[in-house]
Amino acid sequence: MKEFSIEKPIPYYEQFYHSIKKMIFDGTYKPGERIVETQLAKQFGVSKSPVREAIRLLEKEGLVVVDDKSRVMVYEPTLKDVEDIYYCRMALESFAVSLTVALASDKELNEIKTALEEAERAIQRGAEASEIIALNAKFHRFIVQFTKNKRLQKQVDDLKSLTQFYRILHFQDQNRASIILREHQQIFGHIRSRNKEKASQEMITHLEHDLAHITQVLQQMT
Amino acid sequence: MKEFSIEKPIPYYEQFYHSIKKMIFDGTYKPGERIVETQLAKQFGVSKSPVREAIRLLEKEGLVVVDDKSRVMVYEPTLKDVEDIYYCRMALESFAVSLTVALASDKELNEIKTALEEAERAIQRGAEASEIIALNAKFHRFIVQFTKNKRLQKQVDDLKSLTQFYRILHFQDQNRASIILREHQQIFGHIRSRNKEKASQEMITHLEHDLAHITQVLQQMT
DNA sequence: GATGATTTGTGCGTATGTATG
DNA sequence: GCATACATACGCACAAATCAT
Repeated sequence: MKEFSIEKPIPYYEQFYHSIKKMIFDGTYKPGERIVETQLAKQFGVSKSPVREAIRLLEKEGLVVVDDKSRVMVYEPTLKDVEDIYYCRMALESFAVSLTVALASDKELNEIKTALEEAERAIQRGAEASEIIALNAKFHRFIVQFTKNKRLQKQVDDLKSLTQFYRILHFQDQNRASIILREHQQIFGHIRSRNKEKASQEMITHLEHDLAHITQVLQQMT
Repeated sequence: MKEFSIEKPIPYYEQFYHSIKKMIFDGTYKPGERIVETQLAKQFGVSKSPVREAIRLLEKEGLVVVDDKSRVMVYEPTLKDVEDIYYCRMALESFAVSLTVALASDKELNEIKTALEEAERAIQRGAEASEIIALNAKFHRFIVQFTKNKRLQKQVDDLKSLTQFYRILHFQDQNRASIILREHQQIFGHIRSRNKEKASQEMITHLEHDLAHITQVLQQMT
């Protein structure tokens, strides 16, 4: 009997992978900004090897890009990239929702419902944007999760992370949260009545709106 | 005017990434087999750093997995994994084909047609399995390519590579090539008549058959 | 089993070459 | 042309796991 499990040390390169990713998400490193492995290594007080390996992971994930002179920069999607990513999400998440309609138990449907209700209350009491975003993400995540397809989950997660930085832009518009909630509720309605076609079509429509909104906001910025 | 462009040296880690990937695909390293970075470094006559970085790329791609003791092994998908991967492909490639129906020029449709005709001739003259496989891959690739969505292409390519090793299993069955060709022709028929729904449904059916066949062959092996 | 030898992965410091100003 | 900054790659040291005796 081992009462206490031995804590295995997590390799630096893995820790850095998460740290750098977090820094990209929270805006410490902004899209297009350069990442210098020498500086990171110094900053964390370690050698460059683990930093380089972490960067290779991020490179393959697409969150950083390496130019022809081996300089590393944070991924800055073009408008076309954002569109491409959203079209992939439409393909995967509309498929996911139709699978979930077929497979999800009543208990699981209730979890989705609860998330929607939480989101509704959060909006009503004027909660922080980050909290509402998290609850919205929960809705999407549940739907994919209930397909029981791990690969699908990974694909969707990776795609989302590529536009993660722009998430917050949604909420410059105050009504946006309510609109999103209403669309989520509509999708859920079709899931609960076990209507594959409508649920999956509604998911596509929802993502189209999301894309249109992001596109609009991005164009205003430039 | 620079008549001769300077060839920039490709970093070792990138070269190794491709080399190792090739070795996985051609069976030099088999699924589940261990990959030892020390040996690879010695074999190629370099230090371990670039080998490690190449492995990080492959790790993120999913072609190798790292266990809890940091040992690296070639990815060996379970039956459930193969199913999950194929369901993702159904989502992405059925979406792709409906986009291609909408977007592809007549010239592009002709390229698909040519690939199918080449495949037909290759089968008739009893060509090598590898050649027929390549032509089949061309068919699928064209369809995704003509969506002009680079991200979609990448997603599909990455998914395919995860079951790449099992490709060859198809052709233990002699009729298999003809069946695949017929299904491809059917899909193409719907593309040419610009019928989104049928084309995309036929693509799903085709991939379902492919999955069923691989599943069957894999079960016979064990 | 216990113990020493070997293999292997982790991480560091340094040298070298290349681009930048 | 020179100095600086940076990425690439190497060899070494250390630790953990594995194997042999």
